[in-house]
Amino acid sequence: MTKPTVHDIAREAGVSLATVDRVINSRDGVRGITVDRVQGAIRKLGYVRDMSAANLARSREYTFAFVLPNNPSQFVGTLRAALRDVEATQIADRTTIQLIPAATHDPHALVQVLAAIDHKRCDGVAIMAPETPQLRDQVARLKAAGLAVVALVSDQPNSARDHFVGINNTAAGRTAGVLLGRFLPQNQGKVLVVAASMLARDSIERRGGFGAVMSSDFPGIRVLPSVEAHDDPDRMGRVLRAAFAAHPDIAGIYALASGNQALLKSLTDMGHGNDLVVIVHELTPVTRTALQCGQVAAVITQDVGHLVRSALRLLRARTDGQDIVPAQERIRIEIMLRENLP
Amino acid sequence: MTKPTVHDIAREAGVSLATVDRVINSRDGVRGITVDRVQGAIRKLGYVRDMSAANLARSREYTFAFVLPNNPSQFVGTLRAALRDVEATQIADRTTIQLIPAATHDPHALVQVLAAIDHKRCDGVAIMAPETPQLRDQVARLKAAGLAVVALVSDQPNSARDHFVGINNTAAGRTAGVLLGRFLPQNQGKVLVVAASMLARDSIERRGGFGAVMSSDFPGIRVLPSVEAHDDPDRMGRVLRAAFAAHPDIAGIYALASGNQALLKSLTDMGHGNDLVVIVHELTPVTRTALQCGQVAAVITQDVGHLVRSALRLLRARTDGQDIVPAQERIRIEIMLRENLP
DNA sequence: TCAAAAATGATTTACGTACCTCAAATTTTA
DNA sequence: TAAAATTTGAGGTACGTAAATCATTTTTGA
Repeated sequence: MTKPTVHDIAREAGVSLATVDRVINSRDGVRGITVDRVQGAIRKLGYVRDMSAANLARSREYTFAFVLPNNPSQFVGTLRAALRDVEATQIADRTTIQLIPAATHDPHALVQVLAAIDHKRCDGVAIMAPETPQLRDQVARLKAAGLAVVALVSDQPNSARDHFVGINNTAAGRTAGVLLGRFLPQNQGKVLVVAASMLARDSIERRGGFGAVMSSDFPGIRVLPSVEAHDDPDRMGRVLRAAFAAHPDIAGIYALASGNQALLKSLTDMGHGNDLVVIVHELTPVTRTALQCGQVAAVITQDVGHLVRSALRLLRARTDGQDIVPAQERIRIEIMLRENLP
Repeated sequence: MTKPTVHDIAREAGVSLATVDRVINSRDGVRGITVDRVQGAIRKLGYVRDMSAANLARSREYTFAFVLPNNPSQFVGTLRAALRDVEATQIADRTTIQLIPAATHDPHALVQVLAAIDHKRCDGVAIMAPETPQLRDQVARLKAAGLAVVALVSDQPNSARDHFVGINNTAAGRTAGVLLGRFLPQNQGKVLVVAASMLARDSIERRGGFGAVMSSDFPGIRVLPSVEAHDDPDRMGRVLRAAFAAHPDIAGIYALASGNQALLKSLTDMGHGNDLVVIVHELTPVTRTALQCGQVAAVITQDVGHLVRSALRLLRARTDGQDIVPAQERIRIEIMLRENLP
């Protein structure tokens, strides 16, 4: 009744342990007829390879680098925390994680950081950065050097990256749109879209999804031209004041990406407490507090734990040449209200 | 640069391998001062035990039973599917899962099923069933026999169960309430609450949270007395027709638990397409379709994959006498709209 | 201070798989 | 049919830890 081992397979198939090993690890030097016999025994006994024992015997060590923005964004902070957490889990078994902060908005600096990665020691890289021609070329070089590469949070679809790990940002924008539209009294009013910068692909896609839903489902809502603050708190205050001066009747705000701290502080300073319907992205200490006190109506977020675990699984599968379960790697778009905060 | 092993710890601490083993596995027969020295070496070298090697050496096998309702509920179906999926994962490494269908609504039958579990062979049980005095006593007997016991989906707080794996159902009811309230035009109208039966603890708690939010945040909404269908499709049609006859102006529906298929079919039959704001629980093929076609506005759900993985982690930790990371075991209340369907 | 008790060391086997070497058997080719 | 090539067998070591035995050292108590 105990689980069958390679020994059982060998006995059942009437071959030696070495031959079973050759078949299981698809080494050559085995006749087709013998391969069939062994695989028949494997099926008959319901053998499943003990992966922990296999990895132990292989004593394979993985090293992956995570290149994250070096700015003080709280979202990146939660990502870093998730990476630290996962190091204690069995997910990160036999893998070491290198956390590399980089000026991801500066293509030149980013390329330098990526070029400095030791191809001998590192098996793969996860990159969270906006797509640029320079990055695209560098990703191609990393791939050529045999590294696995995944894009994190923001996709680089035109690069040679192996996978994208993150949410469908168009759908996330649509989700924000539906919520904002339905939360606005009478489903109408003016809505301001606030962006850190419209360069990153995720912001563009969110804006697209949001706009599409607004124009198709909410004719009574007027989406004002997006304002950008470039992660500058002072600038955030100025553009907001200008927007409210031009449109005192703004009823809702959709913040596309980071910079929520400055946004929320400016709103408070301007005397806007809970009279606006505000929807932001990414659950962080700041947005959580704002959600709890009612200043923010909803937070669209992604589980950073899932992000890093999925990235690790994909990087490992790629370096081992194994295939993946796509359904397992789909990151969910989560909607957080005050009532369902974890 | 390679990861430290027990040998490195022994050398660093100037003790033998046996002593390191005694400290790591907290066996007795080691002086306090020596324990400190070994633990100092562990900290200094940053040693983390290789759990796969440890489990391999221990050759420990876990057997856990999952007792689930035997009714044809789609939610239970997704749970079963999640259990099958997890068997292929490293989460279920060295553990065999016994799936036991039972008439969980019949205390007598349920107790018989639980009593039939072989205490020698089984290390723990996950139970999804309403709380009854009979079940409470049987849980106590299981605990006395040394089994780990967790309550799944619906809690049994007055029993001796070790943990509850599932969402905070009061919070889930609150979440449903806020969404329904904000989605209703002008935040007002009549709302019908539909339950399979008000016996299960999860239904009661959801109803409580829902009602609390309604009375505190939405004075314009009138919550009609709950109707029960007891998982009977015909009865569902009858109670719905009666409710709509008495209140033709019902604007929203909140379905507390299972029986969504009958509910949605009855609504369609009565000519109610997308004119109502309908909020239901648990993402299943039926509710997914209803969400996609707009018949349902939102689905409050929990990730069944997380449920079973958490249950397995908790059962294993309990049988090993290890402690857990409570934050990791908190199941999230997920809000699904058409736009963020996975 | 000596015997008893407690602590520690040294060593071994085991877990299930990977991977290596070398010899032997079998098949294929000339 | 002999030589060459291929396939298979047998056996070993290794991975990092658990767990056991037994010998030896250190500590404790009277």
